[in-house]
Amino acid sequence: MTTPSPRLVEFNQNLHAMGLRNTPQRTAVLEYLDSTDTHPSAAEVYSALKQRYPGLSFATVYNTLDLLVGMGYISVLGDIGDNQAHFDSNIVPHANLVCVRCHSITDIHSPHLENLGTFITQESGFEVVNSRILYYGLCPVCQQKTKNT
Amino acid sequence: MTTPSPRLVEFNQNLHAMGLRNTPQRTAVLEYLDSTDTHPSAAEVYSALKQRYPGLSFATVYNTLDLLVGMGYISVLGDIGDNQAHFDSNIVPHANLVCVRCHSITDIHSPHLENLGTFITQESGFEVVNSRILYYGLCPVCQQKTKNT
DNA sequence: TTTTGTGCAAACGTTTTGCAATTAT
DNA sequence: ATAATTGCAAAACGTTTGCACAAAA
Repeated sequence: MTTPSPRLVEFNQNLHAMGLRNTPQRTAVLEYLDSTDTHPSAAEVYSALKQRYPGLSFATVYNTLDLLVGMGYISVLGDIGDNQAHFDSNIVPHANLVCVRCHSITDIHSPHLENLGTFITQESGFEVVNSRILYYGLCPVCQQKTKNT
Repeated sequence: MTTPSPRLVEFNQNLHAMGLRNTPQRTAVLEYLDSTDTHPSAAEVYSALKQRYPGLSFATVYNTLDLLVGMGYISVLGDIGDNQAHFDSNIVPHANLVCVRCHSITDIHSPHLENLGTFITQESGFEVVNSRILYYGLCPVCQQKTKNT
C-alpha cells in the first residue's frame, strides 16, 4: 500500500477532531478527486469508485461530496452544460475554462485573480468565502474540429 | 401603455431578422428580467408573469430563457445553492456576489475583470464566449444576523 | 394559409431522503 | 456497546419533451 498524502492525513485528523468518522468511502472520494484534474461529477466519482467499492451508493457519494465541500477540501463548479454539478479539488483560487462543446474543464491561474479578489473584498461589504470563476468557450481541440466542419 | 425600451425594440427587430416571431410571452420575459436586479430563476420568472399571463407555461418560460441566452440578451448564473438556475439580464461582464445564507445576488463591476478576461484569452488558447464570475459569502445584512446569533 | 409558438401533462435525470443494516470507535 | 455511516429504494425536484391547439405573419 502507498503512503497517504499529507492532505489525506490531515483530512482524517480533521474528521476525528470534528467527531466524525474516517471511513474508506470518504477517503476514497477525496483520494479520487485529488488524483484527477478532470473535475468529475458525482456520477463520475461514483463510476470511478464503484469498481473498487462494489457496494458504494450514490447517497454516500453525495454525502461525502457535501462533507468535503463543507470542510473546504473541494469546491463546486456547478453545472457546466451537461446537467451535472462538477467538483474541483483545486481549492487555490483559479479560473476554470469550460469547453461548451466537449465539456472539458481546464484550470488556469492568473495574477489578476488576486487583484480581483482583493477588490471584491474591499468594495463589496461581503465576507467572501469562496469563488467560482468560469469562462465558457471553445477549447483548442474543439476549435480545430469546428474549422473542419 | 408605456414606450418599449430600446432593448425591447431591438429584440423584436432581431426576432424578425431571424425569422422568429414576436410573442407577448417573449417580450414579457425579457421585460421582466430587465425590470429587476434580483437575478430570478425560471420559477421566479414564471410566478412573476403568471399573474398577468394566466395561461403561461413553464415550457414557454424555459424556451424563452434559452432563446434569450442564445441571442445574448441574458446570461445564466447557474445554481447558486438553491438548486435552481438563475438568470442575469446584465450582460456587461461583472462579478456576482452570492450570499450563501439569503441567496441574494449583487452585481459588482471591477476594472480587474477586464485584465483577467484579456489574460485568459491570451494565455489559454480558448475562444472565450462567455464568463460567469461568482463570489460566495455573507452579504452585509446576513453578517449582522450572524453576529446576533 | 402556413408555419411558428404555446400550453399541457407526462417524462427525464440528477439529487435527496428515510430507514434498516453495517461499521468505526 | 453505541452512535455515526452506509446502502438501498423510493421520492422529490428542476427541467425537458411530445403533441394538439392557438396565434403570428
